[in-house]
Amino acid sequence: MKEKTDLLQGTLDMLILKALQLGPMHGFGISVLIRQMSKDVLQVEQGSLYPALYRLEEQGWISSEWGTSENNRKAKFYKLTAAGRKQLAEETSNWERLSTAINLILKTT
Amino acid sequence: MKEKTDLLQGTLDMLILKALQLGPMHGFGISVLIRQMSKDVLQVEQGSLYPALYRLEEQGWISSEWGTSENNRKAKFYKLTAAGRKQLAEETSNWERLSTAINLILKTT
DNA sequence: AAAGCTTCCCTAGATTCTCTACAGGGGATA
DNA sequence: TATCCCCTGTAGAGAATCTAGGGAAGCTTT
Repeated sequence: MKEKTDLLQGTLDMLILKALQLGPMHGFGISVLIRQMSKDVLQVEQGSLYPALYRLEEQGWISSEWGTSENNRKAKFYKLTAAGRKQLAEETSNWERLSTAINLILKTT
Repeated sequence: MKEKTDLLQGTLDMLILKALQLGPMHGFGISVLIRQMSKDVLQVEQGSLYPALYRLEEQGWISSEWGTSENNRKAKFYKLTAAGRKQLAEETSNWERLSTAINLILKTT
């Protein structure tokens, strides 16, 4: 028996970028926000989140700096770069394209 | 530089099952049909298709028999089993759930 | 009848992505 | 001091798809 994933593969980067579009945020906050915005449907595991953040920063789509969280903990705050905003737009439009195509097929009788 | 995939990961099985819901069909025909139904947006590569068909048959969701294609070639025809119809319903509803959640997030301002 | 194109099936290996399962620091609370 | 929670991170596994092959057999062209 196999478990099902908590996400649709390939959408994590887009979701993170989208969360950061709402404002700078630390990693842990991003995962909470994604869960809340999706009404508990989407759950980003920590083992997915942090490597993804690293990847996104490597690509230059987000930048980070250490700060202090609302709960007075050390936290790394991320924000979108200009390239990140562009990337978000691109990934969003690609998502629209693909999900529309899938729905087209699912609705065929 | 990385290529983008031709599909959203995790949706191939569902698309194949959906295609077979329209009637029995051979593998090659399934890939052509998926491309057509999606208006050339989704492209199933052969190296993805045949292993997927094997997987689906292993799971008991489809069954196959050799026959002759419209073009007089030897071809393996697949059709949905009862379990396959159930699986299709399940995967479809999971897709709805996840894609709805993603769209919810993308529309947040 | 030879050569080449098309249809159809299949496999191996690489890659990419996410998950599970860890580990650890440090503030808050009792 | 003990314990809980917040927050960051890493290693290794597993699943899914892609690239890049190979091969058989019918049809078409020459």
